[in-house]
Amino acid sequence: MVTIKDVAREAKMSVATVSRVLNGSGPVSEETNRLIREVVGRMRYVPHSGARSLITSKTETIGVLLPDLYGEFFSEVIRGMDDTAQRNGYHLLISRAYADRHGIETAIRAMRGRVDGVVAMSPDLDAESLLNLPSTIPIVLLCSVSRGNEIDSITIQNFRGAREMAAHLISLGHKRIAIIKGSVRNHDAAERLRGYRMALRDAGITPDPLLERDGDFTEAAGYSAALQLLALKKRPTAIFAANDSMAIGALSALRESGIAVPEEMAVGGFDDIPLARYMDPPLSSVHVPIWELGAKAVTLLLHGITHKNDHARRRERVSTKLVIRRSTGGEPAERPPPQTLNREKVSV
Amino acid sequence: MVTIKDVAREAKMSVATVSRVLNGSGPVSEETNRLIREVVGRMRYVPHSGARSLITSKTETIGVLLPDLYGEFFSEVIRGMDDTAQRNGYHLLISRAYADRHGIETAIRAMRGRVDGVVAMSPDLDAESLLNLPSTIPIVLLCSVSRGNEIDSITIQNFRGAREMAAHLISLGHKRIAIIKGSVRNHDAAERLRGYRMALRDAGITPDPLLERDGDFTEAAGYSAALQLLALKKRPTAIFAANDSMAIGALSALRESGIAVPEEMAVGGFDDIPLARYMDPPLSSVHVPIWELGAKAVTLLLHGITHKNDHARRRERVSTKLVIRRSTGGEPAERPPPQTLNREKVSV
DNA sequence: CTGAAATATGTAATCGTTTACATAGAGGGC
DNA sequence: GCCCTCTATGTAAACGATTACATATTTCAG
Repeated sequence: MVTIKDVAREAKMSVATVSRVLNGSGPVSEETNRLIREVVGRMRYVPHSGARSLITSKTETIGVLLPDLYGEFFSEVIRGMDDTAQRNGYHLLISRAYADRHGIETAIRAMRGRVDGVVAMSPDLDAESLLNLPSTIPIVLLCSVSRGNEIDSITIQNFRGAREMAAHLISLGHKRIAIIKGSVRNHDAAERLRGYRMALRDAGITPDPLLERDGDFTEAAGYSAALQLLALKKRPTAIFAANDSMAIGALSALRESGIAVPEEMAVGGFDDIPLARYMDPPLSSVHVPIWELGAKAVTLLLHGITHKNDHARRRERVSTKLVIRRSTGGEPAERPPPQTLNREKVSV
Repeated sequence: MVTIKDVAREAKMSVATVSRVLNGSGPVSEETNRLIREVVGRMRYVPHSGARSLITSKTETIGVLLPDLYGEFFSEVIRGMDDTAQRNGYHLLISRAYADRHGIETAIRAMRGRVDGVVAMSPDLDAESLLNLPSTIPIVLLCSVSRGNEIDSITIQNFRGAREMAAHLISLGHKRIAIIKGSVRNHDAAERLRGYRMALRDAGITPDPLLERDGDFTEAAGYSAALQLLALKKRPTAIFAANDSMAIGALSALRESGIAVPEEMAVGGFDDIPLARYMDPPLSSVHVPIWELGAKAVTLLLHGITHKNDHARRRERVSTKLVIRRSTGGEPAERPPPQTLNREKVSV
């Protein structure tokens, strides 16, 4: 591999001069500039970023710690991060880790010397214990908050979104509204449940434990939870699934059971994944701006990096938006439009 | 930040000894071993991997270059890579890049000194020109091949899978079978088209250009292509979409047009994303083992890294499997089972 | 014409590790 | 008692860049 020394030797200059040309630091004559660039091009020299970051103590890389994530959420949040990172000259070092405290700590150690900061997604509820991480590098928590204010965080407006969806169902006249919950110990899931309950109370309805079914965010969970709800003596008239995947599973179960949606059972989801509008019937959902979630996390982190982690901590929140389609019987705001999305999708 | 020197000073030993304890290289007395580990723990010392990789010239990181990818494919291929990488003590440096030659070259340079090898996904057809990359580090091409044998590659059995799906439709008695094509210049798309045509020829059917509609792998494209097909004077009786997203868009269009699936129109997809079985009717598709795709790419790359890029090049291929569900009218092999998938999905 | 300032370049220390080589003491075979 | 081998440790040279400081040359005000 050709190093800066090789270039210097070939150009009959010192390494310092070569470095100055390449970084535009310090003064260089026009002639030297040309000469060195020519040699660099000819020899195909590329600076060794590892060596560079050792002396500058900047890696221009940000670490991303994620739990096991599936589908659209994963790809979109990473897209948001990568777009923002690249725009600022940063790379992404991605690692999946157990969402618990130990897993995250281990992963963060393993990243020492490789990254300038870390975005950690740890929806697990005891992410709170992260607050006393022995870390001097900036950290941003995604989809969870830490007790105290020691760590920057960015979350989804789960509470508000869920409350709106439940309120929407109530406004359509539903009294018995079931919820298919998300994973236990998951922060988003807990907040969505809270929003659902709050909406019921707002309307003077007492939450019925029988109508709160367990789920784990998978289609299969939505499918079986819906069957259980149908088996109840006093069936609900509406189902709010804590995410779209479960809502889709539920739709499938209702279809097989010959239940008409939304006439006999209204169904609402959360996330508004692209597929939601292509369901039968098109699925009402709570839109989550996932790209922004990733983008903001990186922006927040870069801020921390710039200020050497010596900045006022922030807690941001991306806002959700209720999207009404046919599955709740609301007025369809949109139909699958033949609009040409400009996503050049590759395979999938 | 505490360095190895600090540890050495505190333990009243030389840095060499500390290094030896930490790496288990060279002999150390049991007593020294204990002492140093105690100090390391107490001072919370973590080796600086940047510095380490400078001298060892191993970064234990592999670079991943991806085009804009969406949904399940993206998350699953990365999961396959990360699982395999972690099992071998490697990290993933992920970057999205334009799929063309220039974009990939730039991205690869930017990774010099950060990674030991690169997995590049470049489904764009002129990935072929990559073959003379000025690179000395190992590279594995994902979902594309380079002319000549200079680069390892791993691809999907697109041709075989598409041919099987088309043959399946033919076996059900269909004569006029349309295809909704994938993105132009996309390698997977081209191969799937080739497989479709081959199956028709095998059955003595002449491919009809009118039945080959453009698409770009999005739901919206599938939706509008289906509408166009319905508007033909001589409608097809079956549609083969080059991926599931387009098949789902097509299903949606057919539903709105009051066309019964599969009675009036059979529909088949490609990829077999998890949602396929939850569609109405459940979607027949060609299953692609995406996780394996990522896993094998990394395995291949690690092989190249171990052998310092001085190994026989390989072209591997992951095999597809036809999955028949109701949308083609075939015998449903499975129904949405309440099986508890052990994917702890987080939010989505 | 002189000396200060500006410009262009080189020298060498430094970042935090690993590791080849050197050193020193202990053990043991003869 | 000698020499060889082991074991345990230290010294210092890398790795490939950046950069403070030194030096040499040019420019130019007074």
